[in-house]
Amino acid sequence: MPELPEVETTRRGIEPHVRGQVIRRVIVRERRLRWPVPPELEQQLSGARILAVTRRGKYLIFTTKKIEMIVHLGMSGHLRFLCEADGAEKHDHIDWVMKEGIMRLTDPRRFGCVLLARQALKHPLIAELGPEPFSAEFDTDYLHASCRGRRVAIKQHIMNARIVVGVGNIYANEALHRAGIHPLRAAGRVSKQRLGVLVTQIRAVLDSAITEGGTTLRDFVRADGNPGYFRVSLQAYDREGLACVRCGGTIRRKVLGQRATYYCSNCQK
DNA sequence: ATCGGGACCTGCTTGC
DNA sequence: TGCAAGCAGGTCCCGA
Repeated sequence: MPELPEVETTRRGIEPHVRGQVIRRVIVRERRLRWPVPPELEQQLSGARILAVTRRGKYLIFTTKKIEMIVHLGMSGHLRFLCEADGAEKHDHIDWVMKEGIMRLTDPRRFGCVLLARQALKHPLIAELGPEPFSAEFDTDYLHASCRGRRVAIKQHIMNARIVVGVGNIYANEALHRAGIHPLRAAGRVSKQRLGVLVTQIRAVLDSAITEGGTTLRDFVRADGNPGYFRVSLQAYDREGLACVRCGGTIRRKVLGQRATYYCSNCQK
């Protein structure tokens, strides 16, 4: 499932199909997502025109005149736009039926969510998020200040959405590897200069992943339903026991905060 | 205030 | 071959 590049790839795939379109009706087959799908979803969105599809962190926001819809894809969710109706399969939970086709949410694990809000950016899940990684606000000074005195591992720090949004497990591993920073190092014990490198590498790895259409792991499917063929070259993630491409050392795997953590014990300090 | 761990789910891979 | 355990891209919430 989606990290930020996959969510952005989804947004870009969906948006040209749905922007300006009127939702004729909404079909909810399964309301038990991470939070229950609001009972008023169908009524609130039927007849509404989608004015914009934007993204904040890993949340997609669909704006209509009266209300906004928030969609998070969780671990296993994806959104597709189908030009023709076909039979819904087991985990196809929601359809938004429009004149030119159907937008469909599929999510086997049901960790995703679909919510409504007057103003999505003021919704409690979104209002407290940290800056976007590509924003001017997320710079060396900001990251340095946020790390000050913190004993939490730097990897967990950059995966904390209150610090910066959009850095999931894969890209946290990759950015730290590229920056030569050990993932278990205390956030407060990384020099400002190296945090500057980390800012650069977080942006670089996310940017190249977006350019390449999202990382394809097991089941990422782009908005057009095709698998993302453009697997970004991962240098640390899922490479336990293999040689480090930077120094020839061996990539190790450890569990940190219940997440698989890959690093080179030789060149990541 | 910060943290670690559990919780929410299904499906695929691995190992006995 | 069959079955159970282990693992997966997220993140909220609770208790220490």
